[in-house]
Amino acid sequence: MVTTKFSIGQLAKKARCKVETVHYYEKSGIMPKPPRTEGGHRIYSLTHAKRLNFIRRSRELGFSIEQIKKLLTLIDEPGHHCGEVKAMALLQSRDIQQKIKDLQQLQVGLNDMVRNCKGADYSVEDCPIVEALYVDSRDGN
Amino acid sequence: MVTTKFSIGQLAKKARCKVETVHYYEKSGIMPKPPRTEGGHRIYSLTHAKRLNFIRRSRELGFSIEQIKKLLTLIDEPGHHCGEVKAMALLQSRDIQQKIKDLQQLQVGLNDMVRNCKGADYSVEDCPIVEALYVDSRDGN
DNA sequence: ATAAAACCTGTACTAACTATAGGATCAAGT
DNA sequence: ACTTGATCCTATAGTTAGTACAGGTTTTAT
Repeated sequence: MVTTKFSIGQLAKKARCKVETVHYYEKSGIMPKPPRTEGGHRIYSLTHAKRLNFIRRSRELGFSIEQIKKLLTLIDEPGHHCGEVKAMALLQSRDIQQKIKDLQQLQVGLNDMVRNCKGADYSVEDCPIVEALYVDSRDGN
Repeated sequence: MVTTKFSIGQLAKKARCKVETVHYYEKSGIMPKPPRTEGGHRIYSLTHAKRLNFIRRSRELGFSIEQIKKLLTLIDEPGHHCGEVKAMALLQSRDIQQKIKDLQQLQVGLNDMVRNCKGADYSVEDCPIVEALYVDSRDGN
């Protein structure tokens, strides 16, 4: 049986992140403190690689470090159920849906402004975009 | 003629932000240093209120402080053209469009995971969401 | 053996605020 | 005029998820 070992640099490369990021995850408590060489260098194994993959993929999907911490607890501790994980994923999905909506609202606002602007050589004083920015969208002042 | 004066608290309230935020904008250089009372309290006028409105509205629309700094330069300095403002607004719009796309991608990923999960009382070890998170989306490992 | 590459720790930086501490000033009521 | 409570002042630290050093040690390759 081959127990593959990695240096932190190799591990980071596999996960497409930086060495400092792995340090950061260790400090954050989502990556365990691995064994060390005589000289103090970290030694990682496949378990670590899998865990780092999990973290990176979760980050890509927009989970925060704190959320990942919870997800990993669900995984690490025995007796947890799939439903708990699903619930977190659903919350996350809703959260992202809301962000999308918010951004689409921004888009509408910006595009309206841009549409009304002739651009060209008008002075900034007469720019409808600048006008629009001075006005508070929520009240009549 | 009535030259209305505000305390920083009143100004902040009008713009629906906190006093500390106004301090921060002053330090950032996008709000000017206003005159002070004998005792050192800041005194604002309508011009400041308008400028703060501009900043808050721009922030709502996703402009960064640096971008707002540029916008305000275009306004403050004479001789600038509407087209420059329009160009920035367009860039910003494209940026937001990209963010929306990215988030929609996340949504797809998350929803796929959630759909495959029966939830309920399955152990976490058999959870397809957890499985999916362990796998790197970009390679065949 | 030597030199280059990778690693170590610790600190500081990023963005856009928010929060706190400890003290000064202001406005209103008596 | 005096007191009190609200507001204000400055300065500093914390937030998120890393990134970027500096200065030194260890490992690896020649």
